[in-house]
Amino acid sequence: MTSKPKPRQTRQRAEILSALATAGDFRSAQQWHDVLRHESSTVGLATVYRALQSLAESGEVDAVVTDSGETLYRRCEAGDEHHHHLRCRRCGAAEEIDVPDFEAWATQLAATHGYSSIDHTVEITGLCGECAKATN
Amino acid sequence: MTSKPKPRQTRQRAEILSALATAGDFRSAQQWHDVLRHESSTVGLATVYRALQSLAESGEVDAVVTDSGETLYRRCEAGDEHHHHLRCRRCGAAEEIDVPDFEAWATQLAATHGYSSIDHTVEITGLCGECAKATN
DNA sequence: TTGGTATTGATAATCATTGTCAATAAGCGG
DNA sequence: CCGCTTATTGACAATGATTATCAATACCAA
Repeated sequence: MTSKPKPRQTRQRAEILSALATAGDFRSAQQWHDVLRHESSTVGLATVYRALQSLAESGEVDAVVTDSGETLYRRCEAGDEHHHHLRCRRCGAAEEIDVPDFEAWATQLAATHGYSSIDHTVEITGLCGECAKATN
Repeated sequence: MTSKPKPRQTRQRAEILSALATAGDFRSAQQWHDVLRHESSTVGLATVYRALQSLAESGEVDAVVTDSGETLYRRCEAGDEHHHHLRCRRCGAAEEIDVPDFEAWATQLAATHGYSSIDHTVEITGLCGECAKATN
């Protein structure tokens, strides 16, 4: 295996993890950086990007890419179990959802097409109750 | 309805549509622009971006956003029926697939969470036969 | 404590995409 | 067929998110 060494435990990483733990919604790296700054942290923007990126790789946080290409991060609630999201495209609220049998189905389907090493993305977006009203 | 006026029929749009019709795989706006240039077309890059964007909005072409935030376009094979893709993350090959009952399921699930105006993204990626070998 | 090495952070660099705006061309009315 | 109004075009600047640079700094194993 070519697993990465091991991240060092630094003040900034701790602060970032802490911020992630406090708010449970999806936010961009820049937004998390703002949050930290408001909490009088001095973490650099680049560091936030790097930390979120590495946390996402190791599966410690969820990452989704919006239609406009922005990457949003949020703490991962379900242990290390794979899951998906139902997200409000207006306010950003998100709920983790369960997609029964999707994994198995996807793997099998892919196999019939000769594909392997399957990965997938299932994102469901809509308007939450609040925003549906506001949009009227 | 606030439907857009109606796109004018221009030489550049025709050329772009033509290129789309020739190759059936997913390519970025820049790549399509290159294709056109090689065919001695003089279309501008911005024009390609605009055309693909508008075609995607009207559902005449498929658009997917990669993990790195790039938007890829390709001609839409299935009439105006909604569909999904199985894509090779290495060579970009893609096949349209069918996700039985997913639509209905998604809509219902969303409703139970108070969400409306549901939209969704289902992308399955893997390694196609060719690339699986090459990666060994 | 100390040295080797990750990590940090300010800033410059990338890169896809969008905005600008004068020049051009669709397509309608006559 | 002929203007005319207005969408479209294209060269280029501008944006905005993300990544690279690189010297200074902080982990942490010995």
